Order: sequence, then structure tokens, then C-alpha cells
Amino acid sequence: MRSTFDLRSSPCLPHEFYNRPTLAVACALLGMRLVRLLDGVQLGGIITETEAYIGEADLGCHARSGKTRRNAVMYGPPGFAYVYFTYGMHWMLNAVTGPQGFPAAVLIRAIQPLQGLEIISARRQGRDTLGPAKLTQALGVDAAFNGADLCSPASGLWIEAGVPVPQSNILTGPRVGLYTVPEPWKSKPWRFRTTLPSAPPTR
DNA sequence: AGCACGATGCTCT
DNA sequence: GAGCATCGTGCTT
Repeated sequence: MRSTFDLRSSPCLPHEFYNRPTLAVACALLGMRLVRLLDGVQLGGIITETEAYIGEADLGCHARSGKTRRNAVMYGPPGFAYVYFTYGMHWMLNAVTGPQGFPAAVLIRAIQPLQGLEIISARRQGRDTLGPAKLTQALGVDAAFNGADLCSPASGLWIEAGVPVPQSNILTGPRVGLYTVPEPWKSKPWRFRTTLPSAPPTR
């Protein structure tokens, strides 16, 4: 039984994990474990839904109009958090992917809570964590984490290896909420979901 | 179970 | 000044 946190071998996925085509990373992140160290307690869960946003050519991506102050982190090295604010109240968490200089990221849309269940439930007032703004609220992720290193526990927010998700358990579909984005970008099947590990409800 | 809508503020043109 | 990579409530089937 392992009851203590092993500081000698970092449990985090390495930066190279993210230095791959964004679609590959979006798939590979399913089943991985997102962890937030909040007030000395680990809150975390299995990533069950992601979306890919790929380069300036992708008109659904925030980089569609080039580099700005908001999206600058996406142009940086892979394995860092791109966190932005939207709809006047919600924070969104992305993992930057691909080589430095190429603006791309994976939006983490849902987790199934695994660690710190009571705190997560309290922060969510008993409601679910299936949704990009819901999970950031559950874990306490906000502007302070824009640019955070997802490959180091020192950042307080990282991603570890989790449970393997076979290809047959991955569902794809169009990305959510891109109402005014022109085709073909609006319909690209760049949303990925899994029903593992224990069949959370879909939304 | 599914729609309609209001909340609320930052970013970029 | 417009447009958001959303959520929760409340109302209708």
C-alpha cells in the first residue's frame, strides 16, 4: 500500500507527452488524472472529455487572429496550462500542445472526481463536474494558473498517468459552442469522450 | 428530457 | 461595442 506522496519520482506526464500532434494528445489525455493541490489537499479526477484547437488556420481556435495577450501561452512550449476567462464568469483549462511557436491546445472539458471528493462536492455544491467551467470551479483553477507547468507538482496543477482507455471506448464529435465559426471548422470531429472508467453520464 | 434565457466581465476590433 | 470554447434555473412537453 502506498500512502505517501513520492517526491523523488515525479508522477507527472513529461513535456514530450504534449509535444505531439494535438489530436493525438487530445485522445491520449482521456483516462489521465488531473490533479490540483489546494490548501495541502490533492483534488483530482480522471479526464473524460477533451477538445482540440489547432493553429491559426483553425477558425474555432483563439489563435485564429494571430498572437494576442490572451492567447500568448498557446504559442509557447507544450505541457503548460492555457487558462482563459469567458462569459463573464467562467474559467477554461487547456493544455498547450505541439512544438513551441505553433499555437495549439487541448481543452479539458470534464473529469470524473477521484481524490478529494468531499471538497470537490462542496465546491460544486453537490453538482457534477462534467463541463469545462464546472471542473475549473471544482478544482479552484483560475487566472493564476495561466502558464502553469502541468509537468511539475510545484505548480499546484499537474497531470499524471491514469487508466488506459482503449480506442473502442473513445467517442468523437463536433466541438461544442462554436455557433458562429464557419465550416469546415465548426463540424470538425475534434471532441473526444470516453465512458471509462465507470460510465459517467454523458451531457 | 429538452429548450430558452439571463448572468456578468474580459478581450479585441 | 460586440462577441464569447458556459452554466443554472425555470418552464414546457
